[in-house]
Amino acid sequence: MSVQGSHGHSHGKGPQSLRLTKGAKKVLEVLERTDELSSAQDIHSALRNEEDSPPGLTTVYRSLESLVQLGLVQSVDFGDGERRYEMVKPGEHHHHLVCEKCRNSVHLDQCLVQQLEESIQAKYKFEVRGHILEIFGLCEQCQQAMATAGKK
Amino acid sequence: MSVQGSHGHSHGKGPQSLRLTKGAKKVLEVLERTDELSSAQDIHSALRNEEDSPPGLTTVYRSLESLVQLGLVQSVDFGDGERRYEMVKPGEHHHHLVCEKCRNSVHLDQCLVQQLEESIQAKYKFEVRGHILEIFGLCEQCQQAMATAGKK
DNA sequence: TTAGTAGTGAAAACGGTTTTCATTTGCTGC
DNA sequence: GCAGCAAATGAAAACCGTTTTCACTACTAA
Ligand SMILES: [Mn+2]
Ligand SMILES: [Mn+2]
Ligand SMILES: [Zn+2]
Ligand SMILES: [Zn+2]
Repeated sequence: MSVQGSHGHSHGKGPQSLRLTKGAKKVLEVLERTDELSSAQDIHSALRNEEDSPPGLTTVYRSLESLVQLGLVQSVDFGDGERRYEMVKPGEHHHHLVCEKCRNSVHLDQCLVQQLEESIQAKYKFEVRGHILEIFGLCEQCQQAMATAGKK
Repeated sequence: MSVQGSHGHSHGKGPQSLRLTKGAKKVLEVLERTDELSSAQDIHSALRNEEDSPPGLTTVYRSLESLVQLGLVQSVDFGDGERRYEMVKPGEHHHHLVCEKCRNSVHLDQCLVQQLEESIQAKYKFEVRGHILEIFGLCEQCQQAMATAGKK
């Protein structure tokens, strides 16, 4: 659970439908065929380039909301104000190593926080329900590139 | 990280001066006297309530930027679109357990990621430079409150 | 004083996201 | 087929934290 609702300021409103609407299916299709993280707008413009009557941006957002609730998609927060999405194994989640230079990211295979939940629960009596964790730095290639060129 | 002297030239754009300007000092004062995380606007309105000529919101943002660069303040991202700030021991940082109900947060005393850096570096050849980590859930009080009342 | 530089703030711009609301779709039972 | 209804949709507007712009003020050095 890469937690936490959308862009803050909206307490109102209830969830979305938890069905795969027509729009949601199209959104899912886009996510199905990329390993990369995609923003809502990425998805929207991908659809505009291939569908004859693509869903509007609003529908993309709504679809993503349901897909996340269904556990088919996770939303990832790099703290840059743009939320990104990707398919996950149903109900699972993972975190990333994000290269600050080339912006590629490694999908970690296990959650580093889950293993800590127990001890957090024990030590702080805190019931963990979700978390944000993303790690930034330089991938191997970029380290080398910067070593040969002048540091940056 | 470019440092800079009292009167420098380096401009470029982005970063701010790394001096404690008048405005930055006021911002720091506000942060000094609370354990809570404060948003830029929190700080701004605190200053408006006590200063006769308080710094503008723009200056608050700029001050926070320098204070963060100086390592005196950390910015914390809960993924809700509003960045929060708090004083830290110079150069250090920490993470939080954030109660989703009462919104209070526990300041963790050690960083869970730093201890993993070495193994990440070894396994992925990834040079860790930073990370986001915040944990959400229910604090002890809120767990009890919800146990007595109807679940939520 | 006189430059030149750094700091400031009001207002406007920005940009991702959410709301609004009128319209369209997809059903249900006739 | 045809009402009648609820869910889904999308264009446009609103939202809101943050950043940019730009004119102005306060310092500082000579
Ligand atoms: Mn991933
Ligand atoms: Mn803290
Ligand atoms: Zn995790
Ligand atoms: Zn840390």
